[in-house]
Amino acid sequence: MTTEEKIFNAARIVFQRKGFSGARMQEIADEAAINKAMLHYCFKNKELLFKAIFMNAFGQLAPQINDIFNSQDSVFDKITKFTHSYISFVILNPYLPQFIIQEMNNNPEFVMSFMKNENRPNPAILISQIEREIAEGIIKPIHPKQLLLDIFSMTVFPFAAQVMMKGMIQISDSEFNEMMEERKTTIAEQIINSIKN
Amino acid sequence: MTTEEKIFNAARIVFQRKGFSGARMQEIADEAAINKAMLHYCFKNKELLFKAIFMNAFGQLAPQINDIFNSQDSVFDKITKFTHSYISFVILNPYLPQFIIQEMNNNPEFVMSFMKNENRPNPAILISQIEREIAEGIIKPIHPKQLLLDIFSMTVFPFAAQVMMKGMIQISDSEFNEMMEERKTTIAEQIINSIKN
DNA sequence: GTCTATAGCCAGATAGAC
DNA sequence: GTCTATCTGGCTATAGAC
Repeated sequence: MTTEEKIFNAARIVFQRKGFSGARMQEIADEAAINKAMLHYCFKNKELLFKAIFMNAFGQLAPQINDIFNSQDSVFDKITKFTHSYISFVILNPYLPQFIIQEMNNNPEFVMSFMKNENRPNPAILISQIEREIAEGIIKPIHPKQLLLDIFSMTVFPFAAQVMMKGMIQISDSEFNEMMEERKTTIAEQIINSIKN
Repeated sequence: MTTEEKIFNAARIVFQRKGFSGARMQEIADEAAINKAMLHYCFKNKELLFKAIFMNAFGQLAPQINDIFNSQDSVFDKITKFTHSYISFVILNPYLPQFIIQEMNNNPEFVMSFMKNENRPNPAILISQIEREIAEGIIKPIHPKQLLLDIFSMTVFPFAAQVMMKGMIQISDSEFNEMMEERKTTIAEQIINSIKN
């Protein structure tokens, strides 16, 4: 593993746990078992290091989502594929959702400044498709954007709020993971059942 | 409005937008149109000011939730009441959910250190009740904790991730509020339909 | 490329006048 | 109680040896 990779991995861990303003360059250096000066040698400054981490995180998620949203599948198939592949992915990167949500809340201009359009999940095609399938009588007359909110809520929230929810419903890390495995299939069934004609 | 109240309101705005580590005492002072030294005169230091804000935020939400969870209502009624009253409340305090989730993620020990047990939402009674109603055949055989996750996901997520979701599905603040008004009733119906026998 | 040492700045906190 | 001015510590960033 190169030094740059060691720094990158360490930075991901620290940024995802503490956020941009809570992260300390020293903590990242310690995590990478490397000197603090190397961070600046490799990534110039904190903002650029953060940018690299954030874009990498977002760049892993967005294309997956767009691939599913823009495929030739039916809406029902898209819902099934989305919940399954999203949960499979974030179960391996559990801090990713909260990290992205948090930084977009805390510093929208900063984050937007380096978010490219092609890297943004774009549900426009899926929304038209939902309207079409409603017109065709396949789907009940619901608001497409509410449906999108439902899908994201059910899949993303448990990860985004996992510390709070683990505390509230009293579950361990392994129980949490089991529950998420179960959700891979149940969420889609539930949502599809509630909208199919 | 007393000076202390002015500080408190300003601090709430800044902390909820930037989080503990992103917030600056100077920014809070500016927001309160007051001198920075007054913050320390009134609240001693940043941590104590934050603690006051966080406990107030949490203290407004938790009792409401517990009242509903521990009432004599049926599970279906509790779901209806919860979604309605939660959304009504956070629509007026839209940064609250993300604030609480974020700080619990970034600094669990710090937050836990001043969270009292009585102020924590406790779904234990509701969980037993769900199990009972499943045994009685009122509710389908589902996992009670999954049901709780569903309820919280559907109600809380749109607020917690509102900056991201507003950007993604392209809606304005007022459209967002309209959608949340709609969700007050639709979420409960949807969830109840998916679990009733 | 990797380190030590340090510069420079910024934010939290305080002293002290009024 | 409210302000101005200032101290102090910590954090980002750099200079410079090896």
